[in-house]
Amino acid sequence: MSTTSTGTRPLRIGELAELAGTTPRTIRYYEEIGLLDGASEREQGKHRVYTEADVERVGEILRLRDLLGLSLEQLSELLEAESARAEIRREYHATEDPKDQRRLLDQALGHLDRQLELLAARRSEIEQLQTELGERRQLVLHRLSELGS
Amino acid sequence: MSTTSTGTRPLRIGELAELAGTTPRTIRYYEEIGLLDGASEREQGKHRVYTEADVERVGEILRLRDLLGLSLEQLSELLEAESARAEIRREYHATEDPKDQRRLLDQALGHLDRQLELLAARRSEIEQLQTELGERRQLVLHRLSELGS
DNA sequence: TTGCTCCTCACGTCACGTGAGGTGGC
DNA sequence: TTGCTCCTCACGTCACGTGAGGTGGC
Repeated sequence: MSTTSTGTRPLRIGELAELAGTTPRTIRYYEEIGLLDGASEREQGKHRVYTEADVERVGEILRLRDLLGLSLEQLSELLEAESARAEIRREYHATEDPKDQRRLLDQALGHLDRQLELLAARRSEIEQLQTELGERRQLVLHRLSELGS
Repeated sequence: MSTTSTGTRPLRIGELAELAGTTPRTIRYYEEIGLLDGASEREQGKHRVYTEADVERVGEILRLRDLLGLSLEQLSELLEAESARAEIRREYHATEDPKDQRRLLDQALGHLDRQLELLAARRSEIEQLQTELGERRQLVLHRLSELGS
């Protein structure tokens, strides 16, 4: 049980990469261009250390990259505001000021809606191509049936 | 009417690019790596000439590139057999040998099914992410409603 | 202590973008 | 004939891949 469980044990770059479905090089590159926070306060030459939250973060970046066809700069803009929000949330969550809470929730809603919009557009492109190829398939099947058995 | 109609008039690279939704550079690059037939028997330095069929071909390449996330080499393999088939079809279409016709139709069916499979996989990934983000959206809406108006 | 994974350069690659300088065709 | 689009190098860029040589930590 303890062999497969990741628990809350800190992760090294190779483990993060494997869990998220990519390579160490990609993780380092994302850190280099600022998409990922450079594993904080690390001394030159020392190993990078990550958490489960980073697995989620990287996983989301990869999914959006693959499914939305955005450049990493566009993706960065999309996620930047969102992670800023996550930080603010940690600060303000305890303060219980309903005005702040409402503002944060509204922002979250906006980000989710933007991503959902992009996904819907992508999906409709795919569906269009599916119908097109499906029609061609029907035609081929029809011609085959005309040839008899 | 004759100003907007492309009719069957030959196209130059800029027109092909615009109609297909890309750039001349991309067209030249695809020719360079063999994805597109080098506009045949062109003398060094002379302009490339295309037809409406090329608009379809390039359009399909671009759609598959954007929607399937394949490398151009993988895409090339996917399309190579298909265009070989198209050529064979032109040769054999008149011969009316039902054995050949059945073979060609079977091949066409195979290619279409492979593409449809890839599209279905992509679509289900997108749908998964849509549900995930949709659930988060619901949660945010719920929290907003708890804050009252 | 050994062996694995990690580290930092740094060059290579894929899929084009972007000029530079010159020629083709309505 | 003028002006636009085209031509061919060829270097630049983005998102990493791939060693080379060396150090960190269970």
